[in-house]
Amino acid sequence: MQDIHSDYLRFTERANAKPITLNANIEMTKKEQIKNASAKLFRKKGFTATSMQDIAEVVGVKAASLYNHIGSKQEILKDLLINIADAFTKGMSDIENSTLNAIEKLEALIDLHVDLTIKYRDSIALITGEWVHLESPELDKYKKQRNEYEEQFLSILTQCKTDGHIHPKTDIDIALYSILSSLHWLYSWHNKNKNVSRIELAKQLKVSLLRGIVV
Amino acid sequence: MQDIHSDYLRFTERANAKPITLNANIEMTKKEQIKNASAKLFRKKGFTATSMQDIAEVVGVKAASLYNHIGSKQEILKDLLINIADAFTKGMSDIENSTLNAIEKLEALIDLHVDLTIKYRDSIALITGEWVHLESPELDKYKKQRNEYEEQFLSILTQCKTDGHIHPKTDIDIALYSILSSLHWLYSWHNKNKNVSRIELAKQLKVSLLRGIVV
DNA sequence: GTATTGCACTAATACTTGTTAGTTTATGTC
DNA sequence: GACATAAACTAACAAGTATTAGTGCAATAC
Repeated sequence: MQDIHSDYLRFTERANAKPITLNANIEMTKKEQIKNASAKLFRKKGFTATSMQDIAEVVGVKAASLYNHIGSKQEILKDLLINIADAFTKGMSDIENSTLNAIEKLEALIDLHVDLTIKYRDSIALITGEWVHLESPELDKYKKQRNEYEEQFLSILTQCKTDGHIHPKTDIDIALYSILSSLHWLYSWHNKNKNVSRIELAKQLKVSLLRGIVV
Repeated sequence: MQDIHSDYLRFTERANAKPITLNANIEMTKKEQIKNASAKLFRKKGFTATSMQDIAEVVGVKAASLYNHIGSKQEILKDLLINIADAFTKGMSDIENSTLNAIEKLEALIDLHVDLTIKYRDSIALITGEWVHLESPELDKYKKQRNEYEEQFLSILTQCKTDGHIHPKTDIDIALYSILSSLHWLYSWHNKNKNVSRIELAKQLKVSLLRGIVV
């Protein structure tokens, strides 16, 4: 379990031009390589347990050389987390401003989580635990953003209830966190056994999380 | 969010007799105090980011003095994790050996998670992330125990399906991890806003996770 | 061809880490 | 009161931490 480390970013060539071309489709600057490697390591060992040497080793460079590309270890974490936090905020905003009805918005949120989980394979893992290692102004910003996201999620859930699409006896708060937990943890199991397609995964989750599995 | 640290184990008296009596009901040996403080800190900052000094400070002692009671930092983590892993294994075994039908077993599992989450407030948080810092023989033992637990959970789910209580189109694996994610993350939100009773919480979860919230 | 830049290197920094050794202090037992 | 024991303390350890400074090389720009 969780012993995933495809090392598509491990190579030894000297970085001459700024963007290295691995093949026609994959271009990565050293900074991107560092962030990628860090995400993978932070996910596997945690932020604190990951040393700059660990990161450097994966990138194929000495630890001190990393500082030619990044400001600090903390900055890497910050960049990674802000990136996905913004992706979620943007996705939520698009859904809110759409013309979908409340239930459709709920389903769109599930799609959003599935898409971002696949897109940000590694760094998305950080939102479940490693964000606590953010330092001051960013930590507060992150927490604020996260709270807003949850409130907007709750608001859509509430709308569903007032529309009569959710059973009146349902505790909306419990439902919210129950759903969010599943969605946050998606990354840890979404390709564990078999490989389900993005579409099928989202479809199944809509059933499990919304319609219920018991007949 | 998650800024929970009621410090009911912070005090300054000298430990004279082995079990310190705080009041009529709460007795704790120094070792238990250390494990309690550690669980709280590991939960808040993570295993690696928590120093022996941090723990010592909460217990009210110098870091070196901790070693009069425990063998190592790693041993603390090991003790905490084995403790809850065993509790889950025991609970699962009781349920499997019961005469309940498959759906009732599923509901009993939800009760189990709710009960253990409340009972082991802090150390239960470790099962979502900090277990990766276990070292060799225990790490393998822990992973094995966890896998077995998930397989048994899956087996009950499968029984529900063959009994015709779960819609045939439902992907059992996705349902399993979706449910397990919610249950594992319970600790992080179960008393976030309002204080719901154990009974009501379990009841609501059974609806959210099994029957579905959307009508 | 010279200047400039990008980037990796070595070496050193100032700390912090978990843990051990050795000593002192206080209590409970006979 | 003497003794054993439990458990605190101080001091020191070896190793590892993120980060900075300074150096050298190789490609690019002019």
